[in-house]
Parts: sequence; structure tokens; C-alpha cells
Amino acid sequence: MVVNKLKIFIVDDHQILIDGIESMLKGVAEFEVVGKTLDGNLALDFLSQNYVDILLTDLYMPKMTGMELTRRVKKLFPEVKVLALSVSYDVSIVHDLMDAGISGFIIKTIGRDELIEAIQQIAKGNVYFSREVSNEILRSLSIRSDAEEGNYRLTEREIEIVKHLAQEYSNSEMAKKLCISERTVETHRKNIYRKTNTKTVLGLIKYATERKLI
Amino acid sequence: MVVNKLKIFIVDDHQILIDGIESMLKGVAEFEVVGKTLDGNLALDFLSQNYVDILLTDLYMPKMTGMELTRRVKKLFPEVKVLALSVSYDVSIVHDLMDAGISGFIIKTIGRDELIEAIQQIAKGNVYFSREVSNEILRSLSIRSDAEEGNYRLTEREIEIVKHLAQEYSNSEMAKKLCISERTVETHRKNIYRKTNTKTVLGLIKYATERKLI
DNA sequence: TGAAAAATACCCAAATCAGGGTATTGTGCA
DNA sequence: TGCACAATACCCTGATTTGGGTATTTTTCA
Repeated sequence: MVVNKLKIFIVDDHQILIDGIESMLKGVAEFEVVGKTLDGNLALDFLSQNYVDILLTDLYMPKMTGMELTRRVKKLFPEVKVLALSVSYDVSIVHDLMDAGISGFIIKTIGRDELIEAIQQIAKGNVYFSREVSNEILRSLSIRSDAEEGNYRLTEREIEIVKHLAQEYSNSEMAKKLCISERTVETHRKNIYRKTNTKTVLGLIKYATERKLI
Repeated sequence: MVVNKLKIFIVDDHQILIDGIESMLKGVAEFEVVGKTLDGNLALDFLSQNYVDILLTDLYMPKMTGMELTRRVKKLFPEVKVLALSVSYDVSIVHDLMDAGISGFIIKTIGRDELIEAIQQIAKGNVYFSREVSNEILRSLSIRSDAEEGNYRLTEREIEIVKHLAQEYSNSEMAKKLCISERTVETHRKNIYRKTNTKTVLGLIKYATERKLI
């Protein structure tokens, strides 16, 4: 009995990676690369005309990011499973990707066996994350709970203040720009320092940057 | 008359990229991929036993960086030409790479034609840089001259102060740590601000980070 | 060796920030 | 309707930073 092959479509703005992926998948009888493009829009065009099981996409692409592409694909063709491929494992993006409906996330240090395993897993309906990615997710969760046990979330206004601080505004400049009293700015700053457990602008900016608040 | 083929060796910790490169070079009659490894040390072993024209190496690799590999290769086998491949074009590294004896630097957005062109050029003894890389080099040169026309270089001591500032030391803490008077720290800070044309710690750290001073 | 640059140190005043309060108003949610 | 929270604002004090000087010693280099 001949099983239907898994139809795979590849999107990556790097030709070299498309070639690499294709080359890795070439020997696998159950896979079939049905198409590949350098650009998300062309991928959407293809999907509207052809059946595809798995979309393998890069995350960082100039015209349309992998995130954007995932959102559109899941909206228009929810049955297509999306596997993201990235050079780095930036955890902050993973949460958004999962919201977008991604099935897996692998990084480019991946070898042939892991790539095949990842595709097989998500074809079965499971999710697949590279070890490095899942470790990082766990780590970030622990950081987040640390931060939340001692402290609180910043309000929108407070984040606005942080952004201005990052742009080297002084209290009085911010007061003018935001049309509030300098006292108010001072209060926000105090509350921000207390909540984030920081003491200097630089420390705060580091905190905010690590947590992608700004 | 049959011309000798160009012998190419590939080093990259990503199997996927090795496959991609190999796949791109496959159709070119004048090239021959004589070997490939995931690790710089194995590349050195190979070079000691085999003739190679061009070594194509990734820059960011865990065990031995492309920079380190380039240095060793040029020391042991100066006739081998090295072409670096990188995801990003961090200019600060290019200068060091050229010191190390690199012949070219291409980024991974490269297509098949440009890859072939790059290899042909450096085989002839020319240097080859991706357009993005050479643009960035020119840009960084202009920044550098801007900085130098209005200002001066920071001294070693001043850079030490900047590093401490980046770690959120206060003047008095630095004075203690460095065993100097707080007045001295203040003076250094003033001089640093004047030279860098900044006014706050945050601005200074941004300045220093952009210029890779710290 | 002599000049220039770097590192050190001090004085002073103004500006800014940090940290401790309290209080009023509006908004959203239970 | 009332509570919680966010945003606003003010008071006060002490610490710290910024910015203007000058000056001495040590290092570096031509």
C-alpha cells in the first residue's frame, strides 16, 4: 500500500537555506517538497491553488515576517501546519507565534535527523520545539514568575515613561512633552523603580529591554 | 585542455547550510567540493593532508570561530584563500578578519550567482565583499571620521570608567573599587561626556555600544 | 630630555534624581 | 454602588550628577 506523501512547502529569503533544507529532505521517501519561494506572498498564492501539508518558513524575512505569514496561513488555510525555522531562539517571539498558530519551532543548527523528526511530529498533529528553544522557554517562564512574585506589571503610562527615559528625556522634559506635572513624572518613576526593583535609569532600561517592555 | 578544478572546503556548524552551499555549487563544472566539516579543528586536519584552494567558513561557530580558524589557516597554509560566510554583517569584525587574512566576506542572503562570482573572484586573488558588507564598511568609516573630527579618542582609563558606568556603578562606588578619589572619577566622567558629546549615562552607554568601546 | 597627553585631585554651584510621604480624580469591574 | 487601581499632583530631604574651573604627578613619545 502506498501512503500519500507529506507535501511540504518551503519559504525562506535565503536561497542557500532553501537548498539546504531541500537537500536534507531529498532522501526521505515519505516527504515531497512541492514548492519553495523566497517570499511570503508567493507562498500564499501557492497555497490558494495547491494542497500542502506542512509549511516550513523562516521567521526573519524582509517582506513578510514568518509571524505575519503564519497568521495569514492559519486564517486562510487552517489545516496547513506551520513549522518555523530561525537562526536564534528569541523566546519573546515564541509566545506570539503560538498565538498565531504555529506547530513547531526549530533552529538552524538542526541536523537532518532532527528536521525529519520535527516534520513527522507536527504532521501527526503534535508540536515540536528544538531542545534549545524549549529550554529557553522554561528559563523565561521562571524569570517571569520571579519578577511577578516580588513585583507587579507596569501600567501603560509607566511604560510610556520608560520609553521616554530610554530616549534620554529628563523628568522636566517628559513633564513638558506629556503635559503633566514634573511631580507626576517623579511619582511614575518611583513606582516604576519599586515595581522593577531597579535604582537607575540604566538598570531600568536593561530590565525593560530584557523583558521586551520597550 | 582540461583546467584543474577549484578545490573547495566547507566549514559550518549548520549541516543545513553545508547542504545549501553544496547544492548551489553542484552544477558548476569548475568547482569541486573536496570536503566539509561542522568544526574548525577537523578542517585544519584536512588541510594538513590535502590540497585546497578555497576554504569557505562560517564565522559564528561554537568550538572555533571563523576568525580563529582563519588565523590558523593563514598561518599554517597561507596559500589557502578563506571566504567567510555570515548571517549578519557586523563591521567591527571585518577589520579583524582582514588582519587575519580573509579574502572575502559574504552574507547568507546570497544567491547562487553571487556565491559563484565570489568564489571565482577570490580564486583569482581578488577580494570579494557582499554589497551589504561593503556598504556597511563605508558607513562605519564615515561615522568614525565624524566622531574624530569633533572629538577625541577615549583613554584606557576612561573606557574603564565607561565599563563601570555600564554596570551601574555610582561615582563613589567606582572611586572605592578603583582606589581613586571620587573627584577623579568626576573628572573622568566630565572628560568622557565632553569627548563623546553625551550628557547622560544612558546616552554614553549607547554611544559606547554603537562604537564597540565596551 | 622636554613637551604632550593621561591620570590624578580638588573647589564650587546648579540641576537632577531618589525615596519617603499623602491626596484627589476618574475608570472599570464585581 | 463601591472597591481597586491607574493617573494625576504635591511636599520634603538628602544623595548624586553635571558642568565650570585649576593644578599636580606620572607616562609616553618624539
